Amino acid sequence: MNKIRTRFAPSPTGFLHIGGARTALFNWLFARKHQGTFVLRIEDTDEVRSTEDSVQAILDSIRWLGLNWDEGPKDSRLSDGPYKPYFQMQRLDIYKKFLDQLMRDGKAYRCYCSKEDLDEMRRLATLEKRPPRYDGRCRNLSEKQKEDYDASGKKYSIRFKMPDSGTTVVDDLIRDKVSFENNLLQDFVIIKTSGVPTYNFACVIDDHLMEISHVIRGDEHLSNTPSQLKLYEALGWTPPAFAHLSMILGPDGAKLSKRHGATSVLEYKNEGFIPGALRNYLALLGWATKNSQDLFSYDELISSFDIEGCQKNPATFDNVKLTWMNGEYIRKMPITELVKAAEPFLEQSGIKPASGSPSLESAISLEHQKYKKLTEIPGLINFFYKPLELTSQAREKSLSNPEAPGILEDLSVRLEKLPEFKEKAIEGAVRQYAQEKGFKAGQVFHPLRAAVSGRTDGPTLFLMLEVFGRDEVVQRLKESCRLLTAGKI
RNA sequence: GCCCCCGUCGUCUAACGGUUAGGACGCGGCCCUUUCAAGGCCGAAACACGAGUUCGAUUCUCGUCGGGGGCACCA
Repeated sequence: MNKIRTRFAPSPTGFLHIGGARTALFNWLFARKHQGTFVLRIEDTDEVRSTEDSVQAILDSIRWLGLNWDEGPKDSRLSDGPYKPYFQMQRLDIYKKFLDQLMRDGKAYRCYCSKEDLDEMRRLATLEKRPPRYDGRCRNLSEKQKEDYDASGKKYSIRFKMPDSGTTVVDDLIRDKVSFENNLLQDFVIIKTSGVPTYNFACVIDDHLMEISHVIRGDEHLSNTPSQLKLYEALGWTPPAFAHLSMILGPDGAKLSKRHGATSVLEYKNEGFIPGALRNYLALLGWATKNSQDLFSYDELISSFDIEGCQKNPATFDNVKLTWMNGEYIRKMPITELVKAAEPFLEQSGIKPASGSPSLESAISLEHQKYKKLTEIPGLINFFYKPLELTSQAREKSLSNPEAPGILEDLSVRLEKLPEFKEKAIEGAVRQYAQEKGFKAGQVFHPLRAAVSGRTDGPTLFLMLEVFGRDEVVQRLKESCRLLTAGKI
């Protein structure tokens, strides 16, 4: 059996977006599943729009998602392990070689048409309701004409000679056989006047040279495939297997784009999503198992993935489900890992435990089951790390009872004297107090929570008090009590 | 305009001629509970439409409608 080799080939003209990430993920999963090789190739042949920032953003995104690639140009292995990706602009001499071959075989030709010529051609075609397609006027220029053009310094591009008749069938792993009429295909440009190859040309050469066995890519490339197939044929190569993934749509059914909110992978990182959760969710966009499983462990996802489960119809991106899934992942994280993941977000909101204040670990673990995104953590634990501040809800709902000051006063005395300041002991003391005074549990619990945390919601009460520590609890009870009796609340 | 793809709950999807059309998110209810969550149970919610083929169509064929993609010296 031939070795499975896949690739992700983004063009560095912007950030890595959700659709690209999904394509990368599927290629990565397929390679991993079959113990194959996953290649990263930067298609930077758009000299105008490619940027170094985009390259960096794409690499950062892919690394963050954990989609490590296995190979790079010779001697490109960095000292710390990973390879550099392939860059097409560093392979121009390679493309040149195959261009020469096509020219020699008479399968490609120089085209001296200017941009204006082509625009005019398109304009007329549209006007006459013909397909806007290059008419092949430079196909059979005489040597004399070429010499004249060259002498006048006219620039040329190189076009590939497309057969005029017949059909080309794309045998797609997801869509089965899709056929295209050759006469609708055009003599497409393979080398721009700048001498740089176009996508369709460089892509074919690289996929062949890199021995890519499966080209898994977005649906938008399906219509490029017949042209590429003709190139494989002209070069005498066997094409790889193709699998065209359905698109990812926004909530309104249009192609997912910026106006639908976050589309860049790095934005999701900044919004507090976990790489594993995003991988898991993305995998479900256009792929499913026979039993519609939706939560997968790292290994499970790899072993379950297959092309057969890939969907033909487009999928709508659902932030709500992603968020739920992220919560699932957070809940499964060991607490130390969670604290580490939350660090950048805590730092951002200025949470830094002082000596004597609860550890981040104990504070965060109190509501481990509540976080759906890492960004929510600071807001849910910050009351441990800042001076007491009563929300209006706390004031109106939990502390408005005229009995409240007395209760808080009594509790501060009792808790101060409590031999062991642990969850169970605290609960015992508080319940006992309520019973002695003839209060219902809630009548005591609610003011207690509000007086100490300042809020009406929050972690389980007595564990929260334990985490706060006796001194802080007593002090806060007294403070609240003072505020209440002074009528400041 | 031309070419191509697609069409199951609101969303992601299972089903591969015969099912009470299943699961998940979300939504509603109940339970648990000191709050908010989490968890458990229950519920509402879909085969785009029309012709065929067939004893029988969500499933196969054709058409209609609807959505998407492509038609660059961008990838």
